[in-house]
Amino acid sequence: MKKSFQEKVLEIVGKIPIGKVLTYKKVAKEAGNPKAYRAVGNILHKNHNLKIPCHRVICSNGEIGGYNRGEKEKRKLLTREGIIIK
DNA sequence: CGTATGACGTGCA
DNA sequence: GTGCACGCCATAC
Repeated sequence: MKKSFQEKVLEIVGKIPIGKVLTYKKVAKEAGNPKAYRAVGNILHKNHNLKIPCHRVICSNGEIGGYNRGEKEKRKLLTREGIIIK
């Protein structure tokens, strides 16, 4: 059974260690399609699985991007892990 | 199958 | 540095 792009993305994001952040493009590349960063954001947006540290996924320009619980919460979580966002 | 959407990225003015 | 437009892919309907 082939894992859907979503499964790959969720697995990759779920493997992100603390203190480390990946960009949507990087995750998409790891998932198999470096150009699917659009789908990555779409998947994470639809994904309501709190078990996935999706807050460790940020834009390539250093922006937070977004978060289901609010961008403020995401920035707080990242800062709490030692990752300073703009 | 075609259209619409989305937490992006890049290029250009 | 900022703002706008286009392209890109996967998913949902």
